[in-house]
Amino acid sequence: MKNTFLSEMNSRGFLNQCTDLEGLKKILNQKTIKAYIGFDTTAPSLHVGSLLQIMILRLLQKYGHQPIVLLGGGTTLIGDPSGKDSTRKILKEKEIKNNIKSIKKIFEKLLHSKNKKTKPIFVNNYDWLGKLKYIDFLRDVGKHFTINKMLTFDSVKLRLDREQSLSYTEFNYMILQAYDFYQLIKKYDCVLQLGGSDQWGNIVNGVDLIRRITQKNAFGLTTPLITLSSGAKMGKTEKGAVWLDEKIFSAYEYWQFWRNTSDEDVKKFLKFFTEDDIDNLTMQIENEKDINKLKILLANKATTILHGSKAAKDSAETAKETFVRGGLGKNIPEKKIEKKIIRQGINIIELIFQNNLAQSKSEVRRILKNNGVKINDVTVNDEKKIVNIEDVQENNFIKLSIGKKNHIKVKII
RNA sequence: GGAGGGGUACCAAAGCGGUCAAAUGGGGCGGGCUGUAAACCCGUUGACUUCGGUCUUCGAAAGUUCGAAUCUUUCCCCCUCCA
Repeated sequence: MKNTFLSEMNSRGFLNQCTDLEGLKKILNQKTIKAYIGFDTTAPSLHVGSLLQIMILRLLQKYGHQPIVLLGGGTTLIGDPSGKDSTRKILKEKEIKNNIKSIKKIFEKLLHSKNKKTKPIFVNNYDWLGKLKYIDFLRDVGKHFTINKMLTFDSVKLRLDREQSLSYTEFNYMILQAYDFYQLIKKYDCVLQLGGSDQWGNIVNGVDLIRRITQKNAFGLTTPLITLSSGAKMGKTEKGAVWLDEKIFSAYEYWQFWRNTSDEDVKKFLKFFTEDDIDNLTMQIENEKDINKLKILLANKATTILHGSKAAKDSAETAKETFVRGGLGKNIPEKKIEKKIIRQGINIIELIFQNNLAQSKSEVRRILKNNGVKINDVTVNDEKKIVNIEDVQENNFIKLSIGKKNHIKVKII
């Protein structure tokens, strides 16, 4: 059977629900289409939580379809009304603009733009949502929605069932998202919206709205929500979110994130986050007995996609050096310290705290007490330890370890 | 608008005059075991500290008291029922 966008979606485990799978298949067999996914713009970067969606955009490109990246500049403004500070809103618009700028850069890295036909189209829904007139909107769009139906959607139902309040603003979110889809089919003939399974309700609303207003057939497709075997949300590490922006989250850290995937998740992740031919990959997974090799494979491939093959190689080498040989690889995060300060000597607590390696000095003390700090691989548990010239290694650095996996090269300048 | 219930640390939830920086569980962090996994076990989990303590925190403010998360008053917010 010939591989198609949908067949590969299926074999990679991306398919969750579709509004009309047969209908979509038909269209995809006839022509290439445009499809969109919306992204949140609350932060200046995306994290791995969005990566699955991005992989799908890449897959669209692979099969000649054109992805539309919708940056929710408009919806983000109302998305989370819990922080309702009226003065903050103005600031926020600016912030969102900046966020959009830096998020775009990440997409430019991850999506191909050479081919005119598959090059991503970026849109900001603020462009149309910002112009909406309330009364007109209610008349033209609002009339297509019934409260009765809206109340049946999970996003609403769950909140109400749990007796958590749902503001009118939030309640409108799904209407706005439906309207987004309508705008995109009108402007770009975008007939497919993709999203995580939590978006199902919103997507269905869009499809319905389009049918009501234009009598056209649009499609919605959702991906499974990735949960870790531990049940936790994907994308968090001990240090917080796993960002896709190299400036906040280095390639080495990114590699480490994948390397630390738990056993149960590796196979799934390999299918999700690497792009080798799916049949080969499946075979490779089945034949490989050493699960750690699969983790390294995953780390290498995933890092290559985001940061390039050189960064992946370097990270792998650094990891090997650090964890297998117990040395210090070259991509180990580095902190600089002036020679002058080392000559005088600096207290271990200060050294760690000042370099933002802990939240507070109390935290440093705690870790020290629990034997979690090492200097040049020797455990230090004396709060009064002064780090000085004597700790400097021949290559002009000090190896500082906090916990088992957190190694830092303190470079003397 | 009326009646009732409630707001406690990252989350859930106990405490209801001193022994409360606040039980317990989850999460986080550190250690052990191991495979940079999971499970499990141990420790730890407000800040600052010259390790003696000091300072700030139980929705907000004011008060009662030698002493308040705990009692009183006012205010804000949330939930349920009625209108």
